[in-house]
Amino acid sequence: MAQSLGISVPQEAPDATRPGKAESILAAAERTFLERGFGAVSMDTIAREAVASKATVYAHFASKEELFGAVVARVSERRFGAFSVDALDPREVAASLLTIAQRFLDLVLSPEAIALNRVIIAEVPRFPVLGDVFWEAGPARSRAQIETFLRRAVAAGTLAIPDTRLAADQFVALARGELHLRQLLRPQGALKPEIVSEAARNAVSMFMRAFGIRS
Amino acid sequence: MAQSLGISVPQEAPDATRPGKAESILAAAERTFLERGFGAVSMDTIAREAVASKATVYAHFASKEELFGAVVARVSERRFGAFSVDALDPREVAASLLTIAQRFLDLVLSPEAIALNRVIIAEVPRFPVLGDVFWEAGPARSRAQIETFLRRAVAAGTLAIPDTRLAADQFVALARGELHLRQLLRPQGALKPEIVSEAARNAVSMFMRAFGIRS
DNA sequence: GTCTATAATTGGATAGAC
DNA sequence: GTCTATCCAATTATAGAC
Repeated sequence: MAQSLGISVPQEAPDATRPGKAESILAAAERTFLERGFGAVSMDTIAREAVASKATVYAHFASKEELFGAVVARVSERRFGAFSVDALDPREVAASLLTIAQRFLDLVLSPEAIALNRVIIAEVPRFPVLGDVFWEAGPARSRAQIETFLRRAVAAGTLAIPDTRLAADQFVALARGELHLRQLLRPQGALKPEIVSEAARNAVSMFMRAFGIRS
Repeated sequence: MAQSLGISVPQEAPDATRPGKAESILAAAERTFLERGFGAVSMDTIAREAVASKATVYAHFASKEELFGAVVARVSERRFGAFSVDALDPREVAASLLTIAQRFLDLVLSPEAIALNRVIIAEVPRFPVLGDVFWEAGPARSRAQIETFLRRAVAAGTLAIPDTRLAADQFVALARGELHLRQLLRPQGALKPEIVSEAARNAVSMFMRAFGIRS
């Protein structure tokens, strides 16, 4: 579906041993779009940053919108594709949840993820497919990963959860807390690690109070 | 502080019995900015929508940025200024929390609030003061209101909460759940009331499980 | 204060040479 | 594929009349 709408990372040239223009155009577009947003970046700027002519940019991407879509798809995949909780032990449930929360927050609060969120939220009314691409790569994926872990913990007898899907959403919501929205609305650059760790601990603490097995 | 940066709602004319141009310009700017975003709206469009000339628009607002700031300040105050939980009974804690969650969600998930969030998130890197204006009128205010209620409930002996400020943040986070971010990333117009009610119930249910007094 | 008309700039996209 | 040069439309902002 995404491809039919022009949202795809274009093919490398057959001899893709070194970057090449297409790659440097994408890299320049990624930098500038994430930093300044779709509307504030011109194709002139991207061409200059990529050390290419505007005509070359248009030879690779039919329009500014298509280039933007390619950037969103690329960053979404690269940034969120690796989130996994497979290696964690459901018997050490509190420690594992803390690791999950910490990893999740490091991911979604990273300056790159915040910038990506920002440009998508800004442009999704005009380009709805961007929201779908990101949602599947990001929130839907991490929710699924976390739900899988919760199921394993229930099976291991370390958590008592009636609805694991709902609980996964709640865990994510607690972890985000106010920090995520705050970074979107009042960006402070990178947050202090202590702040993030405390948010992770608070989320796990409340989650365990609600769903932990009392012994 | 906001005023020193040009973010303020301009004075009405002394005889402010009927709208006047300034008001119709603000109204037109509000409609178009919230609908299409800062970058996609031109001063021509605003002037046309306000049935005024562009020169008149500039007679009231020195720049497009200033007009945008005035719109954000105005909508933030108007939309979030009325959120209050004073009338709720802390002895009927579950019912009161459900009312709070429902009101809160009706507010933050309303199409206007989502649109406001969207334009602020998009432009806050260029106009940081917008985030401050909104944060104080919106999230900070509702958090304070909710924390006040939680304190009253603790005093009434219906909730056991070690840190009411943290708990207020957690309550808000649980209420938002995935719905708020989802509306920002994959707007679906207005949500079905049943979906919102269920989110409110789920938030209260988990909150009570963590902080309710067991009897 | 309000208007018409226009200045000055910028931005998306393309033609044609190599 | 890549470049230079350019077209054309849109945009912010202002000058000058009333």
